[in-house]
Amino acid sequence: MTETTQQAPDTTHADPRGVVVPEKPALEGLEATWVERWKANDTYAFDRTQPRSNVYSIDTPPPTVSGSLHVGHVFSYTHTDLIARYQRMTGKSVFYPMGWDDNGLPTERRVQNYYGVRCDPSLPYDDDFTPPEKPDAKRQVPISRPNFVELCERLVEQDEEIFEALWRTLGLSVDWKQHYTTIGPKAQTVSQRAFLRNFARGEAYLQEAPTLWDVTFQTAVAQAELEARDYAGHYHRVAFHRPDGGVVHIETTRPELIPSVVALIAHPDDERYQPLFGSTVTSPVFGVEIPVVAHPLAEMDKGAGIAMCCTFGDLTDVTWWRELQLPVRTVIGRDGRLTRETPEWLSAEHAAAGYEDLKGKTAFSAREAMVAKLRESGDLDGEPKPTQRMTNFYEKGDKPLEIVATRQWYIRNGGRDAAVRSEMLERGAEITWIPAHMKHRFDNWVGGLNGDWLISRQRFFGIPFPVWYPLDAEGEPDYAHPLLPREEELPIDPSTRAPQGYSEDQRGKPGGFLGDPDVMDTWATSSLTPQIAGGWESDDDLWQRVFPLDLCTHAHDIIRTWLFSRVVRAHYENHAAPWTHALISGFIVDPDRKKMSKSKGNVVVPTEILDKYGADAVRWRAAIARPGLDSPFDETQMKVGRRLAMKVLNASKFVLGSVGASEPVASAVSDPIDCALLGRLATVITKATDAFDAYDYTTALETIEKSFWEFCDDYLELVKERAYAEDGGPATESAKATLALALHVQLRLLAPFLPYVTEEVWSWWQEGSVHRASWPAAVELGSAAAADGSMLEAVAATLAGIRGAKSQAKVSMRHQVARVEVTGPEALVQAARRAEGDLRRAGKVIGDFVFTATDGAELHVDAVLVADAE
RNA sequence: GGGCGCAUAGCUCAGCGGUAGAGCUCUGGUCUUACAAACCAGCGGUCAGGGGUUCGAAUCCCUUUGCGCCCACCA
Repeated sequence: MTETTQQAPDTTHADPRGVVVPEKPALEGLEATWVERWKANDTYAFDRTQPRSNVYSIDTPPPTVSGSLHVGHVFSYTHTDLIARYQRMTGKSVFYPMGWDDNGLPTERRVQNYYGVRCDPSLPYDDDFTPPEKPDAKRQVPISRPNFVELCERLVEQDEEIFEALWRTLGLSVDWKQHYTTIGPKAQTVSQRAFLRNFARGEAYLQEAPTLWDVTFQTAVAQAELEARDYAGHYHRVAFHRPDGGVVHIETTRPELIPSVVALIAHPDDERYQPLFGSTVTSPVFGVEIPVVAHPLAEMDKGAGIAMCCTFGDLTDVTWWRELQLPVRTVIGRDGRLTRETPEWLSAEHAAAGYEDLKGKTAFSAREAMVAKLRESGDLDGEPKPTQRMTNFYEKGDKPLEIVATRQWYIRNGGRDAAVRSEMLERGAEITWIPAHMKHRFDNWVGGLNGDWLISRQRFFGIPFPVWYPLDAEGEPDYAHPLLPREEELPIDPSTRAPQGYSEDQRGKPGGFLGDPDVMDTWATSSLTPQIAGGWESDDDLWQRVFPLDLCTHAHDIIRTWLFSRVVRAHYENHAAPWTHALISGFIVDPDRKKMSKSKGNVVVPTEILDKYGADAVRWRAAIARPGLDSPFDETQMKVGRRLAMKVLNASKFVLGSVGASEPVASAVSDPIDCALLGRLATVITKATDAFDAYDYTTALETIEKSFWEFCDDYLELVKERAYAEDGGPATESAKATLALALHVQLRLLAPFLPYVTEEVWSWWQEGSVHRASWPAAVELGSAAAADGSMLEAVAATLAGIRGAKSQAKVSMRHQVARVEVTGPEALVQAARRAEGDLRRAGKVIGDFVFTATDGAELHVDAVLVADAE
């Protein structure tokens, strides 16, 4: 991609008719050349004067710019582009924006590592802060939130340039003027506006409740961000003491939570524990009195059959706590450590002493300390038994999630409401899923929701909630009556702006106000990409022309996040599904069919394969991956795509050397085989068009490609002499017209897949961009479009027979043939006969060419070579 | 445990009711003046196993096995 192949005078021949064909066409440099020209000519500009009916609008996932793109992304974005280019050629004005997801935790993490800093919101802004020259991961410099946000913005800008360059090289026909970012002012306004409306309608609410909590990032996380992973632990069999001196054994993997036990729970039908229901036991080490109660969620055959309910060890604990109205005894804090102060229920002397050694310890160390204590008190029965179980992790975290009661913002998504849930399912059913079975993923996820969508995060680089809380006379916030801005004021940051009716000096004072300290999760913004890109509530003219969008494309892993969340937002805001079609890509897996991941070291870097094989080859490879199917990465396939691209250059050069700049004229086509070629091309056009209309780009490519190779291998060989004949008369004119027509059509058919070579060749003899040319129609081929293309098969079979004889005799294809006899069904033999002239020239047949109809089912070709005729 | 998908030539995949296909690999050959990073030709499969429906099944139904993905699973 470094050298360009501009048509230097010494390596090209300029046809007097205006055709400029390089002597030695090459793939290298095409990307650089055409990226620049497409940019300069605004080739992919969206025409916003077109009515909705003539617009094709696309929602693409804004990639996380602080992350890295892998080959799977490249393939999926290519799938979108194939459709975009096809639609553009059918005459649609294509709305194809690109966004960057630069908001949120991934950027914060990258900034921390890149600059060696961390955000400390308690620090004041330092206006001449410069980041350390050599970042030290172990000693990150604490900086203020505004300083931190500045660094985020700086780094994100660099990352976005790299991403844009990659997408341009890949040949995505994005209109870059429609670009947005998820942290930009447009996204802020849309996010805050939608949130305020959700709140006004009761769809968003603030609630204090047990929340899944990541102790590393110290933020709440949503159900959609969970990842269950194997996690090793030990079962500890622990004794609780009955008043009569007996013991009840429970089994737990988390003995460090014994200080937070609020009940022992067994199944109501469990005869072993029925006598205990209603009684109390005391906890080991601490001697806290604990009720024994019944609940149907307890499983008789799990562990000891009786469980300790802590606040909170898992989601079942939360259910028990809620349904049995148990008290909250929190010992794990937001930092994942046990509280440094002795909880009041452990204030008794004995209990407090027991807790002393656990104070401030991480869950892990507290567990060790607790086990030692249990051993000492004799309450540990036997040795801990190793076990392997699944535990929820934040997908970006590496410590198991804790459950902590916190105040968070939620949006109703059906997780707690059957009516809302069925509304969401109905929206999902309005969408055409490609492939259809991907709808199950959506239905499955919606059906399995266990709570509303938690959108607040206790982080820094994100869109703030446009909310303040009034402080009462004691300085306590009144969360039930938040103060809200007017929509015209958006975007606002409540940490720097005072609410209406207050002044900045009342911030944090009794009788004053408090800004909501949280930011929205990035999904709370990216769930609004149709609204952000489409000009919702800011550019109504645009919005009317693009919404609902026609297409969204992404891989199946984000159906539960991005896809579902956009359905939720569009349902509330626009009472519609956000798009009519969801085209779901599969994954690109490694050759062992394992998911590519950085930790496995099996990631293929997109820029490397683009450099090595060229964008057209990479796109070709992407296009043979059908929607929804995982596809193993295999470099040899990249070579096949490259070969096709090269073939387009060479075959085109050859064709144009014969036909020059003459415009294709269908009426000059007279020879039967020329008609047959065009007849076949007409069926290829129809088939490819039908396939594209059904979003089946792979079948479109297969059809077009097969026909193109046959065009090169058979048709070109057959007609080259006739086409190049100096005084061939109508036969030559027919061949030339056919070549020109076929090339003109095939370049356009291939253009969505191979935008670079097709554009390059187009530029040799046509005005404008092939990508703005019209998608081919059979009618362009004139009366020949109706011709029966099957004649070509008989002719090709005859040629193959002649070639086979030479191949078997191990002689050159130029070797002369003394006699050919073609036998078989009447129709096939006659078809071959009609191309006798071309077959003679292509096969170097100098003697008799005999055609005999027989009863045989297949065409049979007997060729006698000159040398062995004796 | 629930759901979804997949199983066809060594590999990657089409075909989805009418006598097994493509590309790659492999083998052999050819400098053929568009292309030797090319071209030509060839080898290669009882369509995972077992039942059933049908005149006929890779294709429809049932079932078994194996693989993959999503969800649930922290006592």
